[in-house]
Amino acid sequence: MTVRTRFAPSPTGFLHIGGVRTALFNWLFAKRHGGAFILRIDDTDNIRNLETALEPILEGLQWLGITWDEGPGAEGDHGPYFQSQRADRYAAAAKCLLDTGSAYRDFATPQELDAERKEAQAAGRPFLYSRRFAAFDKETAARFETEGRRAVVRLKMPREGQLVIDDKVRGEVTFAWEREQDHVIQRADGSCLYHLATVVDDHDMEISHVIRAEEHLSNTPRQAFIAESLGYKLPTFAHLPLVAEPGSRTKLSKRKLDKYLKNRDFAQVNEHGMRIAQQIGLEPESDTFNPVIVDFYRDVGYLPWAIDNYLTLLGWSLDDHTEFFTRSQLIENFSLERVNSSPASFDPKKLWTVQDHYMQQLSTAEKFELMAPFLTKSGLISEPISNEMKDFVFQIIEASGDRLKVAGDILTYATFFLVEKLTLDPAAVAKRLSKPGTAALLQQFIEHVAVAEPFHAETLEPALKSVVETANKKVGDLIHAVRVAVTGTTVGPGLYDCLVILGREKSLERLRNALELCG
RNA sequence: GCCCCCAUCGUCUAGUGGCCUAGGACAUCGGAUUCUCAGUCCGAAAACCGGGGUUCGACUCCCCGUGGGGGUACCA
Repeated sequence: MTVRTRFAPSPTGFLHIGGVRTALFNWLFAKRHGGAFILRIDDTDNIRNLETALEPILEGLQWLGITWDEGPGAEGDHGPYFQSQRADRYAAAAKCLLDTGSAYRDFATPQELDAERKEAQAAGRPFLYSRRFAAFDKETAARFETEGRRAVVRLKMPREGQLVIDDKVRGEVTFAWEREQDHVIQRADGSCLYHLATVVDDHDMEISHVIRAEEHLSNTPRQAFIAESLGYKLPTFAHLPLVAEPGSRTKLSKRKLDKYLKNRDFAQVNEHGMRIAQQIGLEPESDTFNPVIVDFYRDVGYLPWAIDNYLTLLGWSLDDHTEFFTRSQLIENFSLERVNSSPASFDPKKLWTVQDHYMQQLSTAEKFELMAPFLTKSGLISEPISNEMKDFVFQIIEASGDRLKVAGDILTYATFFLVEKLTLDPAAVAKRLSKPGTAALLQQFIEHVAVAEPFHAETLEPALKSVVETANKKVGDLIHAVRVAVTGTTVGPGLYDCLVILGREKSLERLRNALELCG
């Protein structure tokens, strides 16, 4: 049997991190078995602007390398891949269910249903619809209609026996039919509901394995009932553990950002991203730009594979020590058997470490490719990028080393090299330049800088040390002052690297300017 | 309320009855290195939810409890 899996997002305008994990596992499983991964769009809801809502999801998946064999832009033999274009299929299925007695037209009003539900609850027994307003024949239907009632189509669920599902993650799961509701599959206006649509689509698209989040486990019986009533063969099910909030077991949601921001690690990653976004002129709004949404990572300059690799570890493991995988290693080793069954909370700090790991493996040239767009977007350099500028940025990247965690970090370390007029951080000035005697030290160092030959770390370091020694001061007294003078801040690459990259003229100019700020 | 699922360090996890004095990673805290930051190295602290069984022997199997989560819509 050919393996066919699917991911069926609804176009909400965001690609959620939990959704990506589901998509990834489906993709991995399909690739592992030489099968196909299908992307289907769950747009049964009224979507105001499908294109706008869909684009971030498609782009996000592509960016992550989760490519689909069939779906939007990759027409296969099982289309259309938009649920909104498949309404006739669902209607036909509903009719079939009606014709075979697996469903019935129901004329109860929502209020009547609600009353029954409440009554059952008050009596402490499980709710089961009385089918009081069910119309199993034309006469009854006509009578209800003359009363002005409108009908929905409900499933006529079995009321005895049980269903056993062989879930690939959880093993056997048993449900009693008498606890299942007569769910609505078609609204009074004729439109069909999710559960019907999913079952029909999975069948039409020949989905062999339904791999989805645990939140759908309880929905499985009604879907199984629909499938069996329609004469479909049941797909294999695998219910993945939920991706939970940082430090909790509750399902991760993009609606509860305020809460997550109270988590220190989450807040830190968020703030870091916000800073970069602002520097490249994005005006991030926290409900669309935050660590729960994939765009956040892309815009800030994370590596897609770092996200994939991290997300894979959320609910799956190879063994007791392997954490980093290449794409092909992962595909080779992935299996549903090793998927965990308990919820996994999303840890942005661990993602950060995975990102760091992959970033440090890149060559300077590769880093440049990723980082140059940030420099141009922020206006620090202009296009086309000259060869001189490219060399210059190469030097900055090398000097910055593993301080660059994400591509956007280049802005933190390159800015002071690239601006004409340096802005000094007042706090840094207060801390490092205000100390009495600093001006004198700087002045002496300036004299060395002016003549150091060649203008290298090997000449600058002894020069600085000799100034300090002569004045009977500590290295730190001068080195920190020089750093603030030439970079405007207290953090950055090695100081001698900074001076050399900046060049003699600029260094001297900045050192002289700083003299005036000394206490 | 009812149904279903889950339960190992704060977090992700390894563990499929003896290899467990419970292993790894992130985070945390020390210490070393360095001009800052980042890093690196070394070290520390940190867990089997509780109670009953089964067994010569339970983190591992069974039952009950407790806790957490999901579902229960003319949402997906």
